[in-house]
Amino acid sequence: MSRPRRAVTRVSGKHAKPYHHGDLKAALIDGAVELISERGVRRFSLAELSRRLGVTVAAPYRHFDNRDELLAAVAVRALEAFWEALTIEAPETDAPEQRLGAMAAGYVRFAAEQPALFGVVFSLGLDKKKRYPELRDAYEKVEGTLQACVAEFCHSDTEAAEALSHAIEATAHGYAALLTDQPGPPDPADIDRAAQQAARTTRALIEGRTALRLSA
Amino acid sequence: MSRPRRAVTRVSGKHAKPYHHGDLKAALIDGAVELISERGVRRFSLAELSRRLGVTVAAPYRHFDNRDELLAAVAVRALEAFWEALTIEAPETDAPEQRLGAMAAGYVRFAAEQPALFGVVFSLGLDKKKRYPELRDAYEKVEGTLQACVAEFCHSDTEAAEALSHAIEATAHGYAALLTDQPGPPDPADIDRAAQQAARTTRALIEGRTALRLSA
DNA sequence: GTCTATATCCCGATAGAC
DNA sequence: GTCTATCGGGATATAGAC
Repeated sequence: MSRPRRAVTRVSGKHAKPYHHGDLKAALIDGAVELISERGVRRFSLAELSRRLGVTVAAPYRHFDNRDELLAAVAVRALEAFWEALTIEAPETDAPEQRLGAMAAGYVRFAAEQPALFGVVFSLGLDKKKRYPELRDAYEKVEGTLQACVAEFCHSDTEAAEALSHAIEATAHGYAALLTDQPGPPDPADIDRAAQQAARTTRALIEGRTALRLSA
Repeated sequence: MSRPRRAVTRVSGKHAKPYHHGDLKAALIDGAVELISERGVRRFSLAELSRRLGVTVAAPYRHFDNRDELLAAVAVRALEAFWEALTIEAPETDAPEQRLGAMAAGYVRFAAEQPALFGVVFSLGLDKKKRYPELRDAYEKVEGTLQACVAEFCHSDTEAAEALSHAIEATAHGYAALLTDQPGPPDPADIDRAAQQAARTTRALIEGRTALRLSA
């Protein structure tokens, strides 16, 4: 199956000299997002991506040192979409408890609806986030949004705020990861249930937050 | 912890034509555990494993249909160790709240100390757990232990028990996954902190469990 | 039934030509 | 910047020795 496929994308009328791509770097990122969404991070390959874009397997290496560098670029884009998913359902007019619940739900929903992008972010390891400033910044923006919302609770006690923030993050991540570990497209009903549970669990965490203290 | 070790394989002095491996299937599982612990699931390869065991790349296929089938067998073993890690620090003499906290801590600790084995269990997808009965049983044993402990709380309300059980599982999983997503060996101090936080978060969840109700 | 030998195909990465 | 050519490695399938 799948022949060499030289279908070339460049239709430019001229003498069809398909040297040089318009903007291969951007095309690689776009194509990677698409391909990863189809196959998942694990079965994404540079070779297949190159084939689709009509360039040879060596071409991408002019723009990215290796496969992981490209994935890091995809992760940055994924984190931007992730941040939107977190905040889109949490209008600032709502109370902090409501917003935090909505963020947890958005967290789970994004993971379930875009499992491939979610996987790119969290299967690369945070080390890369330290290696690539853009990636680290994008991630810290997400955590910062959560922390800022939590801070509205614990004005004085920053230590408690941090613990609660991490607890909420871990909880949302747990629901999300357990959901996306399942292969195949998740049932929309399962997504809704998990998202709602994440929101409720977040509120339960807020209720019982005194138990988070070091003394416990 | 248990070194079954297949030793041998072919020390027989004779004319060194060691046809037949003593017990290749067992050796494959043992070797896979070891190799995965060294390299992680992602970079584990049947070829390398075969090389180490002194057999050709085709030999494993006599015992496992493919790479994933072998990984499933490894996952069963991993889940047994996982279950022990959960229960070892949660003696039945303790109160349920204490035990649940200890289980959450054990969950995180196992993930951090045996990231490769943890990864085998949770990077395969639960679908396999439905495909392979042994795997499903081993997983349900883990969840069952958690649920039984939660049930001591909510005698009457099984629905609330299920929600709380899932919430605790998700929380522990979240702390564990966020920790293991980091490449490299985690700092022991980080492990302790995460395990303690997981235990405290579990107790916070128990405290605020009324918010888990559907009405919320 | 168990393993060797072999062969195909795909992938990541690099060197050097244009 | 891209292509051609190529290397090393891994997954998998099959034929045949024992």
